[in-house]
Amino acid sequence: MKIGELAALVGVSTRTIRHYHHQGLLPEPERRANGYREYLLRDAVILARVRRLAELGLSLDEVRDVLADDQGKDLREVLRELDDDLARQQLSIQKRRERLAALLAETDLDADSAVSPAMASVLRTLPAGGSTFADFDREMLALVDTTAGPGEREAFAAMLRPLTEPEAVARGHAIYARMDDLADAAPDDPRVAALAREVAGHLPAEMKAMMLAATANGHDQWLDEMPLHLSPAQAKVFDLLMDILQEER
Amino acid sequence: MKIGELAALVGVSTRTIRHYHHQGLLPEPERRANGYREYLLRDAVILARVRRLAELGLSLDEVRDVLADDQGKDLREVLRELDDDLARQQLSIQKRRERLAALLAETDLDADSAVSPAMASVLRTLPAGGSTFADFDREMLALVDTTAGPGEREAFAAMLRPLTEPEAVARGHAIYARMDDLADAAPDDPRVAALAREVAGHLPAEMKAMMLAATANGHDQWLDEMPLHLSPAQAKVFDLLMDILQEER
DNA sequence: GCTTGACCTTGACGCAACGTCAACGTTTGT
DNA sequence: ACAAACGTTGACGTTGCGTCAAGGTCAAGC
Repeated sequence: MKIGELAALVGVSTRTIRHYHHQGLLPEPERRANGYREYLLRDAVILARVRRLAELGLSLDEVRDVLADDQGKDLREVLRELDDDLARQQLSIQKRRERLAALLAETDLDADSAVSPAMASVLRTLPAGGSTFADFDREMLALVDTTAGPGEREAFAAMLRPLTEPEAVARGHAIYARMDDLADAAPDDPRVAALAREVAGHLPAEMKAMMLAATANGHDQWLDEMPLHLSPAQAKVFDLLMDILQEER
Repeated sequence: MKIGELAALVGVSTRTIRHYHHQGLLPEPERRANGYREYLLRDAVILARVRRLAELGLSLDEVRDVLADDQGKDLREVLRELDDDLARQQLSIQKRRERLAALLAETDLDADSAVSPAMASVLRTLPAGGSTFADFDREMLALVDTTAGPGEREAFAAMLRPLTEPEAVARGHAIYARMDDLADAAPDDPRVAALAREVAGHLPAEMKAMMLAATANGHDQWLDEMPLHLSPAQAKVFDLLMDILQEER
C-alpha cells in the first residue's frame, strides 16, 4: 500500500510516518519504480506499536529504545518510570488547580490582579504620600506578596494589619519621613540609631519574629538584595534594627 | 540591580529575563553607562507576576494578554479556561495511567510486547507452518490487536479461542493451504466458492457477527485495505464469505 | 492528447520556552 | 595585573510533528 493508505489505516498523518522513518522508528520500505514507498502489513503493525507507545507518553527516543531491545526486559522499567512521571504530573496539576481555585475565589471579590486582595487592602491604607521610602516599602511588600505561596500571602498581610490602624499609619508616616531625611546622611548620624529604635517599637511582634526567622534561616538575602536604593545611613537603620530584634529575643 | 541579581531574587535564569524582554513581557529597563541593564524593584514585581501566571500554565502570549488589559476582567475568563484545560489533562493522564497499569499487569505475565498476551497465546496455537496466507492472517490479527483499545483486545482474542482447539487448528491449516493454492487462480475458479463456504463453516459465530457489524458500521475498509497481498481469487473468497454471512443472518 | 485533481517525492522553516554555546567587553577580588 | 565572574548580543538546539514549496506521477474525463 502507499503511504497515504497506511496513514489512513493506522490513523496518523503521512508526515508522521515520514518523520518516523527519519527517526529510525519505522524502517524505510521498498520503493516502487516511481519512487513511491511500498508498505506491507508488517509496517502497519510496527507503526501501530510505535503509536501505542508514543500515545502513552513515551518520547520517540524511548520508543526506539524499547523497540530495540525487544525483550520486554527494559519495557517494564520504562513503563514504571513513565507511571511515576505521570503521577508527578497529576500531583502538580492538582496543586495548580488548587492555586487556581484560590485565585478565582479571590478575584471574584477583588479585581486587582497585581497583588493578592489581602495585600491590596493593606496597601490601600498604608501611608503613601510623596515619600520616596514609602514607595520603596510598598514595592517591597508587593514583591514579597507576589513571590509568596498562596497561604503565605494571607498570613503576611495579616501580619501587617496592625500597621493599618489610624495611629500606626500616622506613626508610619513619620517614620517614612525620617527615613527620607537619612537619604544623604552619614551612617554614624545619631538619627540612625534613634530611628532604628523607633521602628523596633513600631513593628508588630509577629513581624519581628518573621524577620528574625528569615535571617536565621539562610534567607539572609532579603536585606542584602535591596541596598541599591538605600543610602548607607538607611541601610544602617536596618542593620541596627536587626541587632535590636536579636537582643529583644 | 543587575540582571543576575534580579534573576536570583525572583528565582529565574538571566536567559529567561532576556527572553521576557524580547517577548515584551517585561519592559527593558534603563541601561548603565556600560550597557548593563539597571533593574528597579518594580521590575522584580512585574517579573514575579509574570512568573506566577506562567507557572500556573498560561502561555507567555496569554500572560501578555492578561497583563495588557490589566482590569482583571479578562483574567477570570482565562483562568477558567485554564482550569478546564487542566481538568482535561488530569483526565487524560488518569486514562493513560490506567492503560499503563493494565499493560504492566500484562507484561508481568508475558514479556511479548508486540501483541497483547491474550493475542500472543492465540497466535502461538494458530497454524503457521510455511503458508503465505497464514503469515498474512497472523499479521492482520496482530494489526487488529495493536490498534484495538485495551478492553477490545481481550474480547477479540476470546473470539478467536475456538480456533485454537486441535480440530480447528487442523481445519485452519487446510484452509490456509487452499488459500495459498488460489494465489494464481482466476476469480471464477470453482474452488473459490467452495472455500468460502468452508470458511463460513469454520469461523466462530461471534466472529461472524463482528465481521458483519464492522462492515455495516462504515468500517467497511478493513477488507478493502488489504487486497494488495491477495490475489483476485483470494479476494473473491472474502467477498463470497461476506455474502454468505449476510444470508445466514 | 490534454487538463485536472489527488497523490507522491525531498527539503526546509515554524512552534514554545527557554538552555546552551560563542565571542567579546566589564567588574571585582587577590 | 590577572583571573574569575558577570554582562552584552546573536544564534543554534530541543520535541513532534504541521505546513508550505517546488516539483514528479497517476487515474479519469474531455
